[in-house]
Amino acid sequence: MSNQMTIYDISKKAGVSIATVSRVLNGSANVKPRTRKKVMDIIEQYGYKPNAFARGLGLNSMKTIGILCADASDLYLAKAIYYIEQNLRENGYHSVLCCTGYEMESKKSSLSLLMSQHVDAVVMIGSNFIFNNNEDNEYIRTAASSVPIMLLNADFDCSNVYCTLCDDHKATQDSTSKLIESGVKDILYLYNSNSYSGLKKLSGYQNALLLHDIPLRKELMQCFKGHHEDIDGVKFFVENIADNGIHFDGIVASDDFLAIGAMNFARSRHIKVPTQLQIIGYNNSILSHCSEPELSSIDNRLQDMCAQLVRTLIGTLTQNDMPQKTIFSGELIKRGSTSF
Amino acid sequence: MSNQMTIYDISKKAGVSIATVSRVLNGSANVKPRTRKKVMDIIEQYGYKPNAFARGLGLNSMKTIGILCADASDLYLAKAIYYIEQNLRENGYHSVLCCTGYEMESKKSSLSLLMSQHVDAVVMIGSNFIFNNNEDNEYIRTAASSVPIMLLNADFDCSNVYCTLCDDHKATQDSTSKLIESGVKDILYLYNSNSYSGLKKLSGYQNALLLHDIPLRKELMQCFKGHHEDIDGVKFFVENIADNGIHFDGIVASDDFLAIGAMNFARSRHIKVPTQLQIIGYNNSILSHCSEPELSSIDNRLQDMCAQLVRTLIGTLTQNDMPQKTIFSGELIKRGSTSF
DNA sequence: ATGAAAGCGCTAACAA
DNA sequence: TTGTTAGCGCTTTCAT
Repeated sequence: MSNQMTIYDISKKAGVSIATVSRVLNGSANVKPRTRKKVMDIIEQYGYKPNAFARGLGLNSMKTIGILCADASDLYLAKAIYYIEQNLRENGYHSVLCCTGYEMESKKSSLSLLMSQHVDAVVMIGSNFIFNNNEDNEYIRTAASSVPIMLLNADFDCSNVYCTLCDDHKATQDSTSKLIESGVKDILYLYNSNSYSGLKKLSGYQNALLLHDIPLRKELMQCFKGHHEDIDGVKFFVENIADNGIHFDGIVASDDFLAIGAMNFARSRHIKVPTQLQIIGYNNSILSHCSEPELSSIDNRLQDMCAQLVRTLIGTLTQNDMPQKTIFSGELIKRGSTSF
Repeated sequence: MSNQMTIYDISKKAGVSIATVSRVLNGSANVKPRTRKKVMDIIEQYGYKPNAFARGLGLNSMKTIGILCADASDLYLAKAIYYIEQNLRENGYHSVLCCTGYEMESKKSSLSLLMSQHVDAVVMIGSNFIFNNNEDNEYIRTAASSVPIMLLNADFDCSNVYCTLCDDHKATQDSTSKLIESGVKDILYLYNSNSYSGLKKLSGYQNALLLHDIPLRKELMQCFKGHHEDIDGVKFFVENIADNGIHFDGIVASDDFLAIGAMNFARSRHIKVPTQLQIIGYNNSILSHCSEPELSSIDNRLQDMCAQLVRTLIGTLTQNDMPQKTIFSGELIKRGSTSF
């Protein structure tokens, strides 16, 4: 019953007009304290809650943010969702989640679905929402013309689009360099995505080699195309590389699950980590704790990024001018799989 | 601009009334095909999208389901969210996600937050939303009086509350029994939660022992109180148990991360798995693939449960009578950490 | 400081 | 088959 109360009921019980009730509801200054108290008392007594739809209609907002991500069950993306939702809720916003999968059409239709729900803004988690063919990114520009778009881990120039990212290029380059300087010569680079940040990591690896006068070798840059949970598949993949006579004494991976797969390869071949083979993962996820030795992994400060992203979002929503790009630097968390 | 169009604009351009536009929008049968086409053309031409708020106001629904879970970054919960959101979207529903954390007050306030958003139903993921003190569950009964509540992995008797769960008791009992029958005598049970399903698993373990005339020993039932990512903490925890002179040659864990921690304990102590120590995890998560040997783990059919949950939900929302309880049986996925 | 009343864009009952 | 119109519950001018 408390649920069904309207502003009219409250106004009647309180002996005021609906406008006055609305005012106390919205914290308007123009209400006599006595009146305010009277109304508040009735509201509490009956547990009245304003109807969110009607309010949405009037204000054209239900304080709701759309969150787009390819796959909420991915370790990294799941964390991002968690942090972002939390920060949003602390700021009084709800989160509508939409998992798009990895296909382009599905991403586009998911975004327009969210737009038709009149979300106040959209957060896109992961660089795979930006396509290499720039025409394919029109769907973002279109959406950005009506609400702010926040990108996590992606870089995209467009007004009303705000990017929060980690300098994956530099982080990968620095870590690879350290590996080289510790005496490793043949570094296998394992990756699984050609997204923006995927390419950035790759070029970081390449740059490190070039800086140390080590020629790039195609056979040392291998792309695993399986599912992000198929650790066993990664193990076979690496075994296969080794069986093709390709030698490596160091591995840099663009994701922890690749690194763990490599770790299992090493164990099955009785290759000692880190003495005979050093391995570096990416994301500093729970996976980096489950191997023995534990995995050195690049942390890209996800929690900080998410907090900053929401801060920027709230800023733009409240009319402040906000920087369009915020860049964090990642850092290598050293554990037992490296020896420097 | 296409965004700002209203049903009035469309009706004018099409030379019909708003009612007719509304009818074609909602697929009413009572529209002459010619008229329908005329209206559709205008709608497409201008890219008109009905205002979700106004529609919500009229229908008292925005086709939105609230999803409550303690922590979206938990491996298991993240998967559940993923599956449920997907199934909901396929049925034309949006998902509002709310991560509550593990405190009671926060759970209660999160639920009322969702209710005030007028969600059409609420999905609660995880048995930790049911409290042992039954009075504390009043918040669910209250909510259930206005919308259907769907519980995943929890058991709660209340009208308009629907439960989809796995028989964790039986699954744990069966797996423990197999372990016993393979010759293991001292089985350590590792758990980390006293939630409904946590207790069910524990009693499954206990039952298996009793069935085999093995006395229960308190020191063999150990509750780890750390964070669900603290695999290292688990390792120390188990080391500590062993150092206290407690002998065990088998471990059943209520979650894979506990089992992996135990696995790392074994490696650090040079205890051979599975010859000297057999280990069984729970959830069949990605963690069960990252150890060497791989972890045997109980699969509780999350994907099936989520699909069924949504099916039931859609059923209740469309006025069909639906069963209040659906129970799946889990099964042990055998891998290298057991030898039967 | 307060009230009256005009929307907001849509649905659905009722008329035609 | 189509149109008219009365809500849905709230916000927000505009008077008072």
